Amino acid sequence: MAYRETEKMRQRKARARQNILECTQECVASGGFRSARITRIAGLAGVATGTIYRHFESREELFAEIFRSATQREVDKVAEALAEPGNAISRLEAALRQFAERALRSPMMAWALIAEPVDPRLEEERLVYRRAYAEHFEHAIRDGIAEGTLPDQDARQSSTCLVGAISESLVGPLSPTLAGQNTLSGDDKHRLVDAILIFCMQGLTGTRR
Amino acid sequence: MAYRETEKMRQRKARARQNILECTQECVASGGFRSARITRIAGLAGVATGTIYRHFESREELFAEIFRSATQREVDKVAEALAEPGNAISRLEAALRQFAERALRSPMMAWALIAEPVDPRLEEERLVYRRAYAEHFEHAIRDGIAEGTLPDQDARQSSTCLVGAISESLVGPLSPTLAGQNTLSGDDKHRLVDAILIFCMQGLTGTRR
DNA sequence: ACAAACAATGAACAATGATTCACTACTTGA
DNA sequence: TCAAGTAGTGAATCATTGTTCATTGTTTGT
Repeated sequence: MAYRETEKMRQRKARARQNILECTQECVASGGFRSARITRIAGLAGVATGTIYRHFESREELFAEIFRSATQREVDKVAEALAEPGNAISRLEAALRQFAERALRSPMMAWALIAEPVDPRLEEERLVYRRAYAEHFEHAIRDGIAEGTLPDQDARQSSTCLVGAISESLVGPLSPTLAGQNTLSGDDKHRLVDAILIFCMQGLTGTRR
Repeated sequence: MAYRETEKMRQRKARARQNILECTQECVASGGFRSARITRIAGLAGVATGTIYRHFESREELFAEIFRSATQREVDKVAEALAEPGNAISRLEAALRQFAERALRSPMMAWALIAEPVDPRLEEERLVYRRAYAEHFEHAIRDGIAEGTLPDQDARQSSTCLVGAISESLVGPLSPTLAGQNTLSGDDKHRLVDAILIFCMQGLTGTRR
C-alpha cells in the first residue's frame, strides 16, 4: 500500500471546497444563479471545471448548498431578532426590519434568494425556507396572542401573509433592472422599510402604531 | 399574378393561430410553461412544429401571449369586482376573494401565472401584471381613504402588500406537489380564503371585521 | 389547366453549457 | 526512489430543445 488520505490532504480538500463555495457565492451575489456558469466559477476559483465536480455532485447541488447556507444565515438573523427580550410586537417589528434591511443591503443576493427564477430543485428549497421564516413568525405571533399583545388570529396564516407582504414589497426594488439600479437612496430604503412595517404591524395588531 | 390573400384564407389562418393558442393554454394549464414543449403543443394542435413558427415569432413570444391573455383575464375580474357598487372595503374584499377563489379553481394555471419559475422575458411580464393588480387595489384604497372608510395610509405600499400576502398564501396550496395534490377540499379552500381576507382587511382597516 | 404565391411540413440543424474521462501531476508510506 | 492511489485538468462529449428551411401541398386569378 502507499497513499492513504492524511489530515493535511483532508484539510487541503476542505479548503478547496470552501474556496469554490465562496467563489460561487460571489458569483451569485454579483449576477444571480443563472449567470453563475461553471466556467466562470472555476475561473474565479482558479481551478478547472472538472475540479468542481470532484467536490460537488452537480451544479444544481452546488447551488443548493449556496442557497441553503445563504438563506439559513438570514433565517438565523430573523430568529435572533425574535429571541431578543421584549413583547411579541416589538420583536416581530425588529425581525421584519432586520429582514428587509439586510435584503436591501445585498440586493442582488437577496433577489437571487427571494425572487430569481430558478430550477425546480432550488425552487423547492425556497419553499422550505419560506416556511422556515413563516414558522418563526408564527411562533412569535402565538407568543403575542398568549401574552395579550396581539388579538387572537390564525397565526399560521398571518405569518404566511407577513412573508408574502414583505417579499413582494422588496421584489420591485430588488429586481435587477436593465441598466443602473440602486435607484434607492438610503433614505428611500428607510422609508420603504417603514411603510412595509406599518402595513404588516397593522395586519397583526389591528392598530396603527 | 395569381395568388392573393383572400378573406377565407385570412380567417383560416386566424383560426389556426387561435387553435394553437388554445392548445398552448391547455398545455400550460395542465403542466405549467416548462412542460409545454413545442412538440407537445404542435401534437395537440394537430400541426407540425414548423407551423407554430408561421404564427408566432418564437416559443417565448407564444408564451408571452398566453401569459398576457390569461393574466389580463384575471386582472379584469379583479377590476370588475372593484367596480361594483359599495364602499371601498366591501369592494376590496370582494376583489381579493375573487382573485383567490379563481386561482384555487384552476390551480395549475394559477401556479404557472403566479409562481412557476419562468424565463426572464415572462418574469418581466409577471412584474408588469403584479403592478397592474396593485394599481387597481391602490385606486380602491384611495377611494376608501377619501370616503373615510379606510384610515389614511400609503396606498401604493398597502396594495403591494396585499398582492404579496395573497400570492404567498396561495403559493403553498397551488404548488404542484410530487404526487396527488388538490389536498384541499372545498371547505379547506373556503377557510383559506377567509383567513387570507382577515389579515388583508385588517392590514387595510386596522380592525377585525 | 396553369403558374404564381403562399402555407404547411418535419427532419436536420444549432446553440448552449453542464458533465465526463483519459490523462497528468501530486502525495504517501515503504 | 518507487509504486499505489488520489486530486486536478480541460478538451471533447452529450443532451436537450428551440428553430430553420428545402420540399411538398394548396389556393387563387386568368
